[in-house]
Amino acid sequence: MDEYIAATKRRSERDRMADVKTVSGVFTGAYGLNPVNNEPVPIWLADYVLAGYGTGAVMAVPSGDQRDYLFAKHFDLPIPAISDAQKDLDQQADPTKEGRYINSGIVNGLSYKEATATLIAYLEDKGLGKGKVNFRLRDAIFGRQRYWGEPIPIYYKDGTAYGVAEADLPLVLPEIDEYKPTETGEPPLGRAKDWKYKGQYEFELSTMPGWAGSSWYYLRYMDPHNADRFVSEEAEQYWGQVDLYMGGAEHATGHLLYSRFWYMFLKDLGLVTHSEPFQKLINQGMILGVSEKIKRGGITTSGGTAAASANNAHVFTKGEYYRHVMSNDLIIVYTSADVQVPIGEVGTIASLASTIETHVPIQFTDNNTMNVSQMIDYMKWTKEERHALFVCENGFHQFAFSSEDQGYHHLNFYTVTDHHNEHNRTVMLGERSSEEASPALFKTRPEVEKMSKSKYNVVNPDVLIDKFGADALRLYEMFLGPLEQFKPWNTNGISGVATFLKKFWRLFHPEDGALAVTDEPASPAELKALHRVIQKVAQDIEKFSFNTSVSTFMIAVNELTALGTHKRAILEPLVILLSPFAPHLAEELWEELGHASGSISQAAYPEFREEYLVEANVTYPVALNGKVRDQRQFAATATAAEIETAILESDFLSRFGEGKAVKKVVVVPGRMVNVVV
RNA sequence: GCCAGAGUGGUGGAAUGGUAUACACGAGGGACUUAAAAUCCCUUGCCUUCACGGGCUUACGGGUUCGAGUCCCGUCUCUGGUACCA
Repeated sequence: MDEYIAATKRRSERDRMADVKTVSGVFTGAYGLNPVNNEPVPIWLADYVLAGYGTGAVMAVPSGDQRDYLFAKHFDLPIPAISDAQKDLDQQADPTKEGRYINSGIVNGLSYKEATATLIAYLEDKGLGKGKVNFRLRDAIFGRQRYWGEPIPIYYKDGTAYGVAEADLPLVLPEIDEYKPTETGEPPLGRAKDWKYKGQYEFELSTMPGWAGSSWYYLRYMDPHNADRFVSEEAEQYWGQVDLYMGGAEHATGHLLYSRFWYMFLKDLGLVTHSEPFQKLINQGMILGVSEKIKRGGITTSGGTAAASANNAHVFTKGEYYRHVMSNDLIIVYTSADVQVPIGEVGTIASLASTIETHVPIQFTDNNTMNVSQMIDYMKWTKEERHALFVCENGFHQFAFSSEDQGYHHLNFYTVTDHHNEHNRTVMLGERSSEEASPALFKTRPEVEKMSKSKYNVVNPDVLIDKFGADALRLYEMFLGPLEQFKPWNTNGISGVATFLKKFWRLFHPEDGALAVTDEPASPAELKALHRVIQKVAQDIEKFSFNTSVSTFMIAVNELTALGTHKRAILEPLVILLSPFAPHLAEELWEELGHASGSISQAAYPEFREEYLVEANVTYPVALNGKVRDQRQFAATATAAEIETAILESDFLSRFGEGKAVKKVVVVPGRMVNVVV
């Protein structure tokens, strides 16, 4: 044992983690007693168990853990199955948590979860142990090697760190001459002159990260001028929790986590009173980019031995009276995303070159395709200055690079007519296409990824704002879908909301651009359209369901356009409703409507009046056994019994009833009717 | 593995247990125009039928219910979080 320990000590933890093949260990000669069934368990020393795991002896489960398995095999220890779902135990360990326990005493027949609970209860019952949940904070390095950030109140005395005395807090950032590291590589705080604790001890030179301060600042907002405490008890009681915390994915795991941690710490100190800092959390989704990818490879057409000639291939193009070998050493071959490339198979395009996938900047593509001029733009951008082939389904485009004018020239499209082997090289024969031969589309492969400069899929909002306006962009972001979902950006769709805004504008300015809003009283149909919006938008805002609000506005504007509405009684409330969604447009219209002073954001919110939505008649879908067969109109005031009678007396049963006896009629007033036969 | 969330047309998506596919994009057809832009109209889940119509469809399989995208059980897949966890 001593020998083994000495040998193991010589190896670092890193060595032992990396070395998974060598199994070593030694039996101590001792046994532990299993507290549940009192069976003796042999105790071994092994070096694959790392000190960081657990605090005492570590149980081995050779059938469930591969390291334990190898260990047991090596020393010929028993490998009992513990679950009826384990498979191939003669080959390897099976860590499944499925199935029911076997060979396991009191937990036999139980699932993993049941067994856990049973064992904890048993051990607690016998006074042998206690159940405990361990919480863990995410590992994070708290110190930052930069200037801006709260200095960490730690000083060093004889190489040991001490906390600054409470009376000496707060520690204030010292002035420095430049916000850069020192020449010796210390953080910027190392530049501060005479910055020492009590004039003699070095301070910690890193500062706190951004979320140190931002993990509690919301509390300070409750009582910003209080010089005695970060927030008074009264202010804390008055404001309570933050109503809504909205942040992205990074915030959720970083900032939010620390905010909660710090809040609970403050609660333990008795300084705040709620269990959580935030009442509601919304994790807004990220808008993703759509990248465009193509396959790219290179081939050589000349150049000595087969081995030196990359990928062992040649390209020839064949004209009517001649054979043309492209003369450049290297040709770049781009392959359309829809062309299959089984690498290495002789006689296919693929055998020309092994390919990699590469991003094409999205501005060189259009609906996942590239045309000839976009191909040229792309090649100018890559600056490879080589001849190039763009292979699509029925052939390939040939481009020549001219070093004279540094330009790319589209020579021809070649229909692929043949592939064969020639001098041990794969040869692709192309026929110069006739005028009317149409090349297949050169496709790019779209893929949804994070927007990133390196993926060339970034959509710049400035460009969209220039083209469609800030309101359209804002509205479209809302319209894309639920706030919390990740979704790909698709610029095409923005035209829909832009059209909607134009239509909205035209309700106010129908003909020649002049405001033409009338003071006529509104019709019932117009009032209904308006009040449906008031009701729906109010409900949607409560649910943060902005996409459905935008739809509701679209429906209303389509209806009002059809009705030819230009009435103030409808449009003025409508523009107030729209103002949080399209603020610029709304402010503009508000002013035009005669509210020269004051913002629309101060206007009274329109009041919902149910009575405008009430209809005299309701059209009921009438279903037979749940399947809708007909529509029938009834007065809105009709009772369920009246409707049932009317349906049974009508021709509904003779038309759809298939001669069967009626078992039941379900009438949901205002909704639908279901006849059960 | 565990925890959480999701799966509906070509696409983004809608739907208090009550007419699934609203709204929008895209696509197709048409009007206006010398032309384009802009605008407007029609069609557009799938299968079947000349048509009228009929059948099918919310990842898959069951269940509850007069009625299920929605509730319950199981399966699969995807996404995120987490763990070299014995």
